Amino acid sequence: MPPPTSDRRSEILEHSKALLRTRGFNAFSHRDLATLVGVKSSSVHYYFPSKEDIGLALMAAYRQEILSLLASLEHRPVPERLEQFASVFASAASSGDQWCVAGMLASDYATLGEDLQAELRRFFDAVEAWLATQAQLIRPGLSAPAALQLGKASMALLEGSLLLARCQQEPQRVSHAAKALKALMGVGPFSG
Amino acid sequence: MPPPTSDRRSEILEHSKALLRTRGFNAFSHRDLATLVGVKSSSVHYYFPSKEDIGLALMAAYRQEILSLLASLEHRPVPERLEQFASVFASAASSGDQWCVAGMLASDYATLGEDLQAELRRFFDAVEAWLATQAQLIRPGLSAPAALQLGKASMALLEGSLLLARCQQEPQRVSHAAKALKALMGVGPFSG
DNA sequence: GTCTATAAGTAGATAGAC
DNA sequence: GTCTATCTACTTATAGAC
Repeated sequence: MPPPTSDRRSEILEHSKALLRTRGFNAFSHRDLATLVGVKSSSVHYYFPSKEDIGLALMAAYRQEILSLLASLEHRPVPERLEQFASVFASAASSGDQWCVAGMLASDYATLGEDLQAELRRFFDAVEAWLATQAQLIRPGLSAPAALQLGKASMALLEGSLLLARCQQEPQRVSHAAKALKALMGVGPFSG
Repeated sequence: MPPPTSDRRSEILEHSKALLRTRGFNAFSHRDLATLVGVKSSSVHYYFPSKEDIGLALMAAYRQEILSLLASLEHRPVPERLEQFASVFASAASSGDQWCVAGMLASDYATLGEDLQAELRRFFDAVEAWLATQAQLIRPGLSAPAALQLGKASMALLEGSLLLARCQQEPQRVSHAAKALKALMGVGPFSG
């Protein structure tokens, strides 16, 4: 296994993240990364033997990043938690031409290896469970299945908004979606 | 220009559509298509000189298909229109491993040529405008900008649901999203 | 009009140099 | 431990055969 804290490795990962988020998993190569950091493409294979390894490393870091954020919101009021969560997507949209790591990988789902597919599913399961919990805190009468559906719809709304914000060059779509998210969560006859 | 009504051309387009929807624009090639229809990859270049041409043909057909559907709903009640529209996405999800043409191309946006990017934007503009019109029919007091925001959020919800339905292997997500769509459209304090 | 031979460049990966 | 020479297969595209 390559050194987990190598500077070069981190540098490659950073570039991988940017390329994944702008172009997609199937539209960048070891060669692109090699050019960016100034080595030969085969050097990149030392740090990441297969392309799947790059995807797995990116997802592991992203999962850590997002779940840490959610954990850090524990002592905030629920509406603020949702705002903070949505702001992660809003800041991704503000970068102009980037989607989020998980959303982009989800779009490339059919071309990923089994391990990466499983990691991606686990990520969405965790985030949607968290959203379901927030929904139940807002509306205590909500059944667990209904809350989970609400969590899934919320995630879909945010991912879709970021996708279209990028395509339509309207970063503000994501913050508008955050408002729609609260509308979905807080009110209306949403029945499981 | 190649013959617009060639059988071979249509056959290639059909396979292109399926490959685009499952794998994405950057994960299939003229070669894949050639194998599927039983010719050499260079033959496919006769019908579609560049890959961008395949994307443009797919979008043109898809745009036609969806806008025709929307037009055909003119004499139906508004809630039924929304159901019919959502059912397009639901049937895409039921195919198991496919996203929709426009959603997938949106995910590959940064790698597309300018013409295809423009075509994609025009498509979403048209559909979202239609959704905004439906929103104003349901809620006559809604301002035009607020209605448009609602249309954009609705589209985001459906695209995101289909993306995640595919990834999480839960086709029913899209029909659940259709319910959430009506909740968004029909009720709640959604303010621009 | 339809299709193929051919080619320049790229993707992903291996074996091995330093 | 770090990196490169090298390889096979693939991608896109052109020129030209039938």
